Amino acid sequence: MDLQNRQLLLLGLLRIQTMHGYQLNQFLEEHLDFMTSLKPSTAYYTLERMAAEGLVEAHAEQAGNRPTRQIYAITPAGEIRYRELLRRNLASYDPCESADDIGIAFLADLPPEEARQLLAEKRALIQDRLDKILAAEDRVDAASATHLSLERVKRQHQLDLEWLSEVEAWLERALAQEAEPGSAPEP
Amino acid sequence: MDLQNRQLLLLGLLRIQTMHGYQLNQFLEEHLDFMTSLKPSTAYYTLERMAAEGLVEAHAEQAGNRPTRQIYAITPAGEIRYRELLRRNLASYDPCESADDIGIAFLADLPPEEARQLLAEKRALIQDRLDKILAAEDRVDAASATHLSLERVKRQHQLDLEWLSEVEAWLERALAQEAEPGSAPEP
DNA sequence: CGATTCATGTAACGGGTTACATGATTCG
DNA sequence: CGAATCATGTAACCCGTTACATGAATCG
Repeated sequence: MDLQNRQLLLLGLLRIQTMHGYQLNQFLEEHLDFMTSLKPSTAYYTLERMAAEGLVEAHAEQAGNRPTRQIYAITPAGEIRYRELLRRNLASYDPCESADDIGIAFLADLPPEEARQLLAEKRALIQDRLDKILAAEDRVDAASATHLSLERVKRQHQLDLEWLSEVEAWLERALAQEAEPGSAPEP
Repeated sequence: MDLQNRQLLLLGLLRIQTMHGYQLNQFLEEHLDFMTSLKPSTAYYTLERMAAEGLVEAHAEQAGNRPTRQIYAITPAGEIRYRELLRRNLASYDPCESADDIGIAFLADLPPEEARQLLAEKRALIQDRLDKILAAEDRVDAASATHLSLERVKRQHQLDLEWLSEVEAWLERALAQEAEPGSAPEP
């Protein structure tokens, strides 16, 4: 995720409610883990940057004897920036290329039996994530826009599983053809 | 795309045929444009690195009065590395998060009418890419593993289009509700 | 003749991740 | 009491992209 979308995300969350960095990171990990991989350090850094740009305002707060924390609030300039970033995001399309494509393109370079086992591992990983997404789905208001995003991610995983089945079918055919000479062709 | 997958990709191509950098870049742009966004400079750099590691061997060649070019060939060490990388790739899953999800999650923050227009732009971009992918599909041997990768990318785009339709439907509902007070809820 | 293609690089930049540091606090 | 949580940062590092440079060759 690039700087712009990190800013969009953080501004969007701060628009709902002022928060401190830790709180934001918690929220990200709890509710948006499957949509973004924004790391705590990066979030803190982005918040500082935005504070320097005047997009957010920080004010220190002490709760009991806990470490001082910076409460961030979006500024009017931040609101404007937020709109800009949101418009840009909605009007664009990021193709989001998968590393999986590269491996599969060279699938014929491994013995089919070995390939099958490796793909089984991949399948398990996808299934695992999908299960977590399905669980998360229950915790999101079905009428909210966030639900739409989650829905996309869910379908993405379902698609990958379906597609993987076809890859496996392709492998089966390759395995069957192994009996007779003449192996699978290349790019 | 990270270093490992770049290496996997380049090694896989060099395994088929020895090539010079420019030739590789041409091939990438012509045949694998939709699957990877490996830039020329990065490809050259990766090749040098792999040469230093002994994964590939370069030897200079002069064709006519053209600039000298480095022909790269995969080495036995490279073959071993290739297998490793391929295994790792096949057994793993990279979730490939989309920036689109972030924007959509905040969809309710824009006037529905404006959002609709922006999403129309997004749709056009996806459709455009899909058309190019469909055209590219005809040029790929349907029995090859590369075809499987392309198939995934194609479905990815189709999914995004379908999903976008649902987002639009959601917007229509929001627009309809605009008449009566009570706006769309937030994450 | 001017523009594009061939073919390779380099230098600089910003960007993001990892790993680590800190220090108090609450929980088991 | 030791471990995890709260809360924030920093420093180092690699990494990838952009932009630019070069210089001959061919195409229109």
